[in-house]
Amino acid sequence: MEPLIFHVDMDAFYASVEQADRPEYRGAPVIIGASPGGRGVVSACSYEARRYGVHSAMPISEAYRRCPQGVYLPVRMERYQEVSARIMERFQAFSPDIQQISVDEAFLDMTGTERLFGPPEDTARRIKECVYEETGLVISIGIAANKFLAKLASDFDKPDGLFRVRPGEELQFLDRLDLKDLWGIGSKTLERMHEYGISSVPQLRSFSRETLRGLFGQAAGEYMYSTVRGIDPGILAKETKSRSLSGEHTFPVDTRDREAVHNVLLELSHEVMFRLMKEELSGRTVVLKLRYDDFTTITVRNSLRHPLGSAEELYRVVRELLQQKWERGKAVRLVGVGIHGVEPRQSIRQGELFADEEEKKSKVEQTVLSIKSKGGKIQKASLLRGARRPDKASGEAGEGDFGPPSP
DNA sequence: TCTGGGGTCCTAGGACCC
DNA sequence: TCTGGGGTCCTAGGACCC
Repeated sequence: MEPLIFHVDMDAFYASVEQADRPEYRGAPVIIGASPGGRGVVSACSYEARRYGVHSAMPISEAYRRCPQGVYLPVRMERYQEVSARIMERFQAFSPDIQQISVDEAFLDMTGTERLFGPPEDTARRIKECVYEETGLVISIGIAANKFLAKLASDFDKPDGLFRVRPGEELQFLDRLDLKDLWGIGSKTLERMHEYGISSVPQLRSFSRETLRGLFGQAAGEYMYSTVRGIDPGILAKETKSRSLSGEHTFPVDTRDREAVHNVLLELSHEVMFRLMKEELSGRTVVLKLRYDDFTTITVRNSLRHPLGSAEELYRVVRELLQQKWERGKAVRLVGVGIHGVEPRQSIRQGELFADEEEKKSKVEQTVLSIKSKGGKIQKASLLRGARRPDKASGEAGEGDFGPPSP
């Protein structure tokens, strides 16, 4: 049986949810992301905002310059997840095999549904109507024989798109795309391709597998060789299990204050460890990330003999790593704490898990976690004591929209 | 223009072992 | 003096995606 895959992609998802929730924002250039006075970027924006040249990942300051009359809103991830879950539930009426790949995207394996539902295009139209009725949101659907092509197809006709790559028309379709449209080819690779004089899909296709591997590396070369021939490289096929967890913080003003860095690291250590415990995971590789004022970014890591037992332990290791890298007088822009090599807790034999001390701390923290998740407020005494967080003084973004940026 | 935060996967070199 | 090959683990950095 011919495989039949739908890729469903919500258009300008965050902005559309805000516009659906707040009718007064409909038709307005809505820009979701950091506060316009701050150092963040645009997470998402409405099509109205795109007309001003605003796009996601753009520094928020630049967005404000281009579109000062825009409606600037903070990210409400929980709300988007809620809406997303409702949409995903609706998909279940159409396919038993749904693979959600992000908050606003999913693959539906529709293989063998034609006898039940009729032509794929009609089914796609019904899915679009169904989502619109449920949420008032507009989506795009791409149809093809594999995931890679279906994803490109949904992008091809956005917004409110419906596009099918018919069997036999794969290469024709690919040849209409720009190299930058191919999933997995980013700005750096594009730059290198131009250096080699490659500027179109057919040109890229003319290179042998060996040449591509030589030019771009084994994996990337192989990937390009496949995709450009309409063969799914399989990158989206496997369900990925979580392998790392991290948290990071950008200071509103670069800091040389080691105490301030320690305080953020303490907070991040707890945050990351809580998430790890909540998902009943553990890991043994601790990574500290530092970004300096000139944007150079370094990481240092330490793989422990045992899986991490507590946030205290994590913080201790992170501090040791900072000790290794700390340079007096060098201003720090961002710090991050990560845990890699993450595995389910049950797969770790309890007996050899922790030294007694760590086990005790772990239990205390588990208790704190359970209170926290019931809505209680507990803070580490050390956090309250050493409350030297100059950056937090200006206040975190709360509910509602941001005011105008301070001059 | 002045660049978030959360991830995944790949590469390359070194250490160590058989 | 010239010097293997494979495997695994670790580290640091980089590209890319949403």
